[in-house]
Amino acid sequence: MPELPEVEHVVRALQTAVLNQRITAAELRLKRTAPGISKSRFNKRLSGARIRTIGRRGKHILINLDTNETLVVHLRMTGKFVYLNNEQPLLPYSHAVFYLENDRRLVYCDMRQFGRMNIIASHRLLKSKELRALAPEPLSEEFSTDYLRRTFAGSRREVKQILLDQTKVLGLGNIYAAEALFMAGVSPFAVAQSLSRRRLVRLHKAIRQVLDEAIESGSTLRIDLGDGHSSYFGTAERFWRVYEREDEACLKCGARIRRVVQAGRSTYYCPRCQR
DNA sequence: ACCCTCACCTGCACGC
DNA sequence: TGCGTGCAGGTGAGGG
Repeated sequence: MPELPEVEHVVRALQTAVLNQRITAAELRLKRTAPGISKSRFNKRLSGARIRTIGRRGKHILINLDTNETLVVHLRMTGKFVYLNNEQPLLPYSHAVFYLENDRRLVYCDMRQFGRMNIIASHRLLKSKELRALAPEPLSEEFSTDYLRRTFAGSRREVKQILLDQTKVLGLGNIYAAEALFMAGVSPFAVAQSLSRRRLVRLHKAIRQVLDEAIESGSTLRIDLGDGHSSYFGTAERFWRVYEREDEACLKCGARIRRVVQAGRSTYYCPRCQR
């Protein structure tokens, strides 16, 4: 499920749950989940490590350990963490289990098996293949209107495409790209380098607003920990302004919302107010 | 360097 | 009921 805001929720939930816990043992059950490392080496490098800090870069979760290594997790489409007590059975698709010193388990589940983990020396994180090419954090100063202008300059790609490119604009996925374009009144098919200054400024603002709002609304998310019931992290109920509203009336102008396939993925937009 | 297409998986909703 | 199709919030390899 995750785009940047959902990953941010997962990070916060993990911080609440497992910060400063020691991993007494790790059990990688599906090799594909951590393709760069053998199961036994994965387990060995994590067992005994204490979780010092938990952060995020784009959609990557960074679990920093006192071994000076970082467990980097990308949830892709269906990855989830579940926090279980010692009586609760594993759910299906549990591909990695982290046994903690508090007798609970942090379990990584992933139905479609797309999610990936890697263990990287913390001081080499920024140079790692996972993180080195990523665009600046969209909620940081560095992601300015001027950055967006420079990034779009010379690109003949359609703006929806460039919004999904994590090396150009970080954190958006198919939903929030559609929402940001709708909010800014920009057509998903507009050519990036041809956007007017005004549209660029509106789009920049919309990207921030869409991400901010999604993170904010998640702060009302209830996450139960320690009441004996399993907790799923990051499954917020959402209400989109344009995404998945094909054939409905546009909330701004009443025109019929369209869905087209763009680069193999659904794009929802209002043909009247997004030009 | 850029940009496009497809592959990677499983499940679910839909139509016949 | 059963089967085929298309679709799902993400990349990354490989090719032009």
